[in-house]
Amino acid sequence: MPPSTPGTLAFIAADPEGFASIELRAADSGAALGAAVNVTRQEFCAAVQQLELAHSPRWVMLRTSPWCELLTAQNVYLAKAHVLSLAQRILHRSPAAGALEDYDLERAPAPSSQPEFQDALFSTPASGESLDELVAMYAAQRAALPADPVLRAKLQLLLNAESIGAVIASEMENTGLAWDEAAHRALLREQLGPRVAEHQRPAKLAALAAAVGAALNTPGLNPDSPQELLRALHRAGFAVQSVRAWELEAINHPSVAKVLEYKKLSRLASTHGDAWLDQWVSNGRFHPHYVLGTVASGRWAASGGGALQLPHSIRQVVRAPAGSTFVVADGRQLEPRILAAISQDANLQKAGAQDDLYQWLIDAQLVKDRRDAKLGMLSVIYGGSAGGSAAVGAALKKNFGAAMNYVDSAARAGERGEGVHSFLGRGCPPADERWMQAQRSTRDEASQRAADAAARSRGRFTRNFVVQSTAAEWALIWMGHARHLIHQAGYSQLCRQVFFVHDEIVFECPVHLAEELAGMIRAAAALAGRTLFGAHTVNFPVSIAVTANYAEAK
DNA sequence: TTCTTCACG
DNA sequence: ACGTACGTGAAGAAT
Repeated sequence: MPPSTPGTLAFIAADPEGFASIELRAADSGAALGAAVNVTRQEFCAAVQQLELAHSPRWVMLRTSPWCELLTAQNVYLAKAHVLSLAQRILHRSPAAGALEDYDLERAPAPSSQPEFQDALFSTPASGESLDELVAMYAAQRAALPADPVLRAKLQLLLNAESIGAVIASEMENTGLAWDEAAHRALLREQLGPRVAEHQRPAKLAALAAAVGAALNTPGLNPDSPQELLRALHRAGFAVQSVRAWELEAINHPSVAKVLEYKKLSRLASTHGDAWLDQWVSNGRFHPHYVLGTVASGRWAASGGGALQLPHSIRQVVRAPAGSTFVVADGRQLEPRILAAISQDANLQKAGAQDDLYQWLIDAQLVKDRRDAKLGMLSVIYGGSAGGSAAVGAALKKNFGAAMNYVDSAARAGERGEGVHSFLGRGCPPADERWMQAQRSTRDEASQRAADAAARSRGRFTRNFVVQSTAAEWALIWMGHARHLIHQAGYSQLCRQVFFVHDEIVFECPVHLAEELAGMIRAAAALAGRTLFGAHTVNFPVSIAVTANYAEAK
């Protein structure tokens, strides 16, 4: 990500008469640099392109839509952005930021991303998106930034990273993820049988349902009904608490195996069946919709198509077109490294200097194997103490005292109803009214217990928040740096980011550029660590797989 | 509308 | 000393 220098701002607002109004302003004084330019939809991309080349301004917009999808389609690259709606949410919740007038973002409903509605949309001028309103909102946001130079720089970095993240999300939505629809249909035919009408059971699934009914002596059983299935299992002599797969897996019996087989196939049919393909895959590409600014920790969500829960079993149909390949990169052991950086725990930082943090824990004889290393770290970061993870966690707690104190004090703050924040200053949501009420009503033992449980629950949330939210910031900055390096190398059109899941990025590029791209991704990861934590940060290695088939990564 | 289950990190 | 694994979205059943 380029450093934020006082330069030029370019506001993009809706023009009620035509399409868009663009106005340049000086970033330091806020003074307008010439009159606003009104452009038609046809002129828009060329106008933005020309200003980008001449000034490389920070593009200020209420939200990326509808601007970025048009720009992406025309391959117009924006280096810097400030997305007001996202900045508003961050500033509103950040403990470092000053008071900010509540701006009613619902006044200007988000334009539909459905292409068929866009023409209708563009003929109706959007309200609440005038240049004046955007300029005022931007000024208010600047005024809300803290005076302290360190806090200010951090929050500014977060706003820039979040904004460029939104641009990347828009680019990914437009590009889509290469999806072999024919292979997917073939897989459905093989496992489910011929296609049937929606909400009907395909032949092989129906046969399996009947087999489950027969095995449990309950003809006509609907295995999709947890109640029916649980009763049938009990009658057949299986003393299970629920019908959850992990509980059934403990039982070694052919009847139960049939149930598990049904569950697996039923899931494929309902979540990634023919209807899913019809709705989400077009022209060989899966186009999910990424949602920023809703998850408290700053992680992204996706609505539609369940993009962030893509099962490993279906990834075999994610295939790069001929001549292209995927470069799949993920931040190795990201959360423990983040914890080492934010807690300044010397011992954990020593572990974090290694490319394989878990191996270091094994070599130091703190844990016996990788599974325990991972389990122990999760226990520390999530606040777990149940079962086996407690013992493993205890070994780590002894050796990483400063890291433990860091997450423990975050947990204590949460239990007291206080807020915590990420490294860059993203604040966690305040304790809600019901929670506060529960803390006060402790007259009898039962309500006291309930209040304590709620407090501990919130403590686990804030304990995790400080790590997860900072990890999300690292990932955002990693992506931003990668995009910038790719652009600098002149590969923006050739190497495209096509997928993102929390700590993993998938790029698609021509086969001959894969190694070079991998180098840029590694460099971006190292830069992200330094951007966040300075020159003496822990190591942030990434593991990279080059493959034309997503299922073969990892 | 809420609950249960299961997919992902 | 004690106690609790964190965060999401989607589908279908249950209410």
